Amino acid sequence: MSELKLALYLLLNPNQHEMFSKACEYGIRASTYIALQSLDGKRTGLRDIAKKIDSPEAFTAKILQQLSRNRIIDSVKGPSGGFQIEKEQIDKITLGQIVYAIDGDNIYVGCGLGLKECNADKPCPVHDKFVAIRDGLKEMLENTSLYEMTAGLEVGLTYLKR
Amino acid sequence: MSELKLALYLLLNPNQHEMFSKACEYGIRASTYIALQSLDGKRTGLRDIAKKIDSPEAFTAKILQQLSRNRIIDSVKGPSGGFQIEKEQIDKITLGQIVYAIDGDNIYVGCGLGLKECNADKPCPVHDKFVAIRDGLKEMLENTSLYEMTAGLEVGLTYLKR
DNA sequence: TTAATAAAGGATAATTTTATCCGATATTAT
DNA sequence: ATAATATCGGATAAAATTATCCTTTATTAA
Repeated sequence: MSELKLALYLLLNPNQHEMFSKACEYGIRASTYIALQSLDGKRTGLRDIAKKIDSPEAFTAKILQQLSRNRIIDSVKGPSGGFQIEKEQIDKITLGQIVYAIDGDNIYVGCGLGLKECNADKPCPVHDKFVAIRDGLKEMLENTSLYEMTAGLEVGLTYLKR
Repeated sequence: MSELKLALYLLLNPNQHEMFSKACEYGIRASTYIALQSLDGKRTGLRDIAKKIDSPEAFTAKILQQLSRNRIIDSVKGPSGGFQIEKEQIDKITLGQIVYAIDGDNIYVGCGLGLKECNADKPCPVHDKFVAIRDGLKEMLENTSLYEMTAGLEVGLTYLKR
């Protein structure tokens, strides 16, 4: 990499750190779309899902496997196979369960400053403030069901992609 | 990688996605330590900083450069050189400025589900809920000064590492 | 003015995350 | 049974992040 390029790179490209990992984002969007289809009695396949949520197909497949192993979605092999969620489950599955299946419990558990042993006894300087933010996030994730996610979508599917 | 290892790996190691990037965590911890020393009238060097916050030295150097270029900390070369923050600045510099200098504005701006064009007009299914969480985080970061970060530390420095 | 010191900066490596490819496996329909 | 279909799983590749090494530059003190 040339000097100019690197300089510009460092100057213009800070870390792209987001709230959730890409895997998790795709997982949530995919689950939401699958839920929407399931509410309509339809099973849907990988290709369709990836197209509808605008995600890379093979990578999405891995994430769906993970969700399937965690019993968040059901998978059926063979012709007319695909992914689905039992209708009765759709309002019981929360964003929290999906995030946990993919990103683990870091978002709940870890210290905001990356300290390994940060707790109420030996807190980092922002421990309490982070706990407050985290609790808010946790509460939101645990109280948002897939059903709720689909609610606004039924008008048109534009909002799961782009 | 053998089958067993991979299987166990996938099973046991979900993504390690945290709220901030490592770079950002080190940046906050380093700034806090530099602020503490500066309050005491002391300039402090890379080696000491990395030791005190338990971070990789060379990587920390890069982050300190970034903070220096963003005028969050001052750097002085040569013998008895090192890093420092003007005393009058310590209660003016916020966590938000540090996070912005390192991770950019993604934590404020990006969509929780990774959609490029998500806004109040065309919201993703969790847009409003994420905005609420984000606003909380933003407010916290913008209202927490480096001075506040150092406050609890003066008893003993244990809390910026481990 | 020289030697020592410490940050700056360039190049590169290691690790993690993201992404793709392809053969194996299971299921359905003919 | 067989062919077609679609997920599963292993291997690998690409990209981003994290980390290290080493040379250069600036500054201080002797």
